[in-house]
Amino acid sequence: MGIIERKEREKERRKDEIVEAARRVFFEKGLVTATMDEIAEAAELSKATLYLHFPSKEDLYLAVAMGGLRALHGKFQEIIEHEPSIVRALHRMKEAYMEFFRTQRQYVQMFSFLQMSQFHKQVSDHMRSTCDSENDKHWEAIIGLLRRGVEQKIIRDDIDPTEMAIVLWTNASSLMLRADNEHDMWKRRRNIDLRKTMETSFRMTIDAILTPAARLEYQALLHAEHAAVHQS
Amino acid sequence: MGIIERKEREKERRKDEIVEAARRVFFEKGLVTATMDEIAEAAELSKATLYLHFPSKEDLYLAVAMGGLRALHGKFQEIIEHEPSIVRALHRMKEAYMEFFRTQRQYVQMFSFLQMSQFHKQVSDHMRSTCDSENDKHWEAIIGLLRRGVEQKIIRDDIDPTEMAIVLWTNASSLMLRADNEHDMWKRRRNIDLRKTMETSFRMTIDAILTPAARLEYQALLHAEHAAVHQS
Amino acid sequence: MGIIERKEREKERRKDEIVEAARRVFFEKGLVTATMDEIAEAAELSKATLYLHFPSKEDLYLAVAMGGLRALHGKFQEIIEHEPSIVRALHRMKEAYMEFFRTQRQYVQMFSFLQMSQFHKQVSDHMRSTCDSENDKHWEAIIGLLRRGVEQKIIRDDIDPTEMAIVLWTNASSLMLRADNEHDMWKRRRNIDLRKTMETSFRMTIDAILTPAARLEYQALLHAEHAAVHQS
Amino acid sequence: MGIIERKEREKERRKDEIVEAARRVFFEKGLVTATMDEIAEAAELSKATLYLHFPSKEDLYLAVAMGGLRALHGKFQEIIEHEPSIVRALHRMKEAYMEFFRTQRQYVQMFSFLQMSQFHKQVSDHMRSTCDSENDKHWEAIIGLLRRGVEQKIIRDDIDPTEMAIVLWTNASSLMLRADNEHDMWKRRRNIDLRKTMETSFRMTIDAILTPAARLEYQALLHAEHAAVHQS
DNA sequence: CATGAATGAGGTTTCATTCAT
DNA sequence: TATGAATGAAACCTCATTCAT
Repeated sequence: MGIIERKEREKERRKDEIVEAARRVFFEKGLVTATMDEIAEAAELSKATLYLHFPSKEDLYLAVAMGGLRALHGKFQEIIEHEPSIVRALHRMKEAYMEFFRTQRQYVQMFSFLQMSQFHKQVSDHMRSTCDSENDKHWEAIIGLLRRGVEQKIIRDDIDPTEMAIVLWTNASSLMLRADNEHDMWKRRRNIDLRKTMETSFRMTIDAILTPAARLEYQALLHAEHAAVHQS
Repeated sequence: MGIIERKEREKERRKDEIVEAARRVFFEKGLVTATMDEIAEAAELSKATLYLHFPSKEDLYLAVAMGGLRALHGKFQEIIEHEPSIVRALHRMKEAYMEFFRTQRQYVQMFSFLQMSQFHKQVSDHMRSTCDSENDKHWEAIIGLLRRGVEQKIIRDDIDPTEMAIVLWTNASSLMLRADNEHDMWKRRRNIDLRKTMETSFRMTIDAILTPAARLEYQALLHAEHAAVHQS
Repeated sequence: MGIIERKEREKERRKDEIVEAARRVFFEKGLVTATMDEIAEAAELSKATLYLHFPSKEDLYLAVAMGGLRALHGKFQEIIEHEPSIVRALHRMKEAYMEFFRTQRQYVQMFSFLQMSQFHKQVSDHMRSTCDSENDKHWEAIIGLLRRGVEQKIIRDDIDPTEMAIVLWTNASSLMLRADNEHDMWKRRRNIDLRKTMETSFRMTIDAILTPAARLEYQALLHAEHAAVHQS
Repeated sequence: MGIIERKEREKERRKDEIVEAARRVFFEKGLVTATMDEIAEAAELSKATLYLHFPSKEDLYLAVAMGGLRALHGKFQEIIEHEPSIVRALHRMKEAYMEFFRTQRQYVQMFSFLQMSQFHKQVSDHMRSTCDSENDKHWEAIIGLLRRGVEQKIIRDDIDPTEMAIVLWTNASSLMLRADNEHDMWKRRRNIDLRKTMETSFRMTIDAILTPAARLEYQALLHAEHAAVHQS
């Protein structure tokens, strides 16, 4: 009995090793340019072994992306569960996302691939459904937070929380993607720091969904933080 | 001399024919799935001939995308030039973008590819710079509009107009992309109509950049329009 | 000591089980198309276990073929040993071969593989020599029969009995192979029943090796049998 | 118009070059052991180019075999058309086949593959039908010859000429195959020269299909030839 | 210019065979 | 002995791109 479990665990570990090797290659080369040969070499395995665990390059890509997604969602989850203040929770989620962008920005590119329908068609049903349920959990958490916010009169009640969640997440993600791709270009051409623009965008969107009272709380929070940063 | 010009014109026509054929194929299949063979067949030319006019598949894809971009920008330009009211201009631009989405939504996918740095690396310098300057004109127009808005106290002055433009355009485009890809999924799973969410997002973003006074004007406009629609 | 013997017997039994499973798969799919996975599944064993007992797919194939060969040779042996009349023996051997073809025709394909030198190169020395000695016994028996026939003036004496044996067996086997492969084609295209052609071929070859006197005996035998068949 | 024809011819030439390269490789290694890479290298072409002209390794193999078949059939055709004496024609065909065996024996292996139904399943419809019609011509020629022989009372009339043709060709081919594979073995073990056995088999089969009168003519022919050989 | 043919590259797939446990 | 996993090899297949005419 224990043997079967151990085997199971080892299989998982092997899969994780492959995903980790694939991550390195995909981060460096992107989906199209990366080859299964490169990934096999990075994993120190044969190409056939990769196909033993993942039915296609796209599936493997999705598995890598899901790793990033889970990491990010994990942080969100933690904040949502432990931060009693909705305003603070939103703020900390922004911080977490920014931190994620700073340290693992390549995932952002990957996330943007995930929603392309073109891409989804090439992925196995199993992976797609795994991915879908993961996403679902994520949306549920954010929507839940916003619903609580509405109840607490923190979030405006004239917009459907689900729609709000979509707008919130879409706005944030898309600006990150742009920041990842065009940061240098905007700096060079118009002296714009997209990192700062991301903050601006966040603030605008959060402002837009808060009730007037909560907006004051949010501004106070930003102010306090700003002061704290400048003190250190 | 006239002969050279005629040749030039014919060459342009041939390029346009190729782009039009490529558009049909890319619309149906997407960048990765579409093949040069299919495009050649659609254009009733040989594959090699495509390469006489475009150095790579990506270049051709970009050429198609640029066609859509120019069409959309043309409409924006016209509104910006002829609509004296900033608020009305923003509103009409939203309408134009929504109309564009309704009729040529496949371009939205393409636009999202354009900003991927992975993609840009595979494109010829010439095409890239053409694309960049086209984009530049576009940004200039929007930023110009917002600057005028700041001067007229229509647009809030505490956010850099360039940043605002980026946020505005990025938010709008990203929701369109999501609507293109996930419309059915959201309808099915949570009974969300992403078309409506797009409107919500627009309204939220525009609200967020207007001064309080202008916001009233905007709401009046929406109200009037709403009434007009329900009358007909 | 008894334990070792039991082990030995069990090992043999296991080998036989594998050969039987392999037989089913090879009969259905042929050497090239059949896979070790399929055989392993049919044997309810892992692929690796097959390799504990047989060093290669070809060896296993040969083991299966040898089973058929032994069965057929056994019948021949029995006839040769117990049938005093050479003419009757030849006739009964033909009958036995035809019966074998009717009930286990798939072996005929396998036999034809055996003689391909390409094939032999891929087989273990041990298996090859087992196979060779089996074959040797077979040839020895037929040649012995023919030699006896020569002594009894049943078989013509101007052709070497060994050559005769080769011709006899080769002709018979090759027509069977053709019948196995092309039966339907000949029926369809030229309304030829290769089963009947096999009989024709046998008769021609036997006719060709008998002395004139024996030929009459053979014809009488055929005639008697023909009458018996038509009576029933 | 001439251009199209020239292109056509060049395409044929290229195909022939590939077939010739493949022939060398298949002769050396056999169907299973030979790889498309080796053939590509031998042809000094890329593997992809091979697949441009032949849809599979099996098709290419068949094309090679067909080359040999056509060569052999050509010689038969020539004899059948120009040799007025049926007996002489049969004899010269045997000589031609023996000569073919001496100089291009590897084809014999290939021919034996052709009739395996296993093999045929892996071949394109086009190639299969080309092959079938080639074979048909061949059978038609031999059957025609035998029919003429029956009319001229050279060939016995109590066996269907088609069946006779099958027996004749099958016997001859199968002994050649055995000679190709087992020549050394028989020489070593029983001091049998299969080359001579082939002659024996031919003589037996031809004897078996001739009328008594023709058989005398045939023996005279063999005798004359034997004398001629021993004189030189 | 236009094109048919060629090609290098790499993804996908399948397998016989081997290895570590 | 038995096995799950790994693997090297190669067929198969598709394409973007290039070349020779």
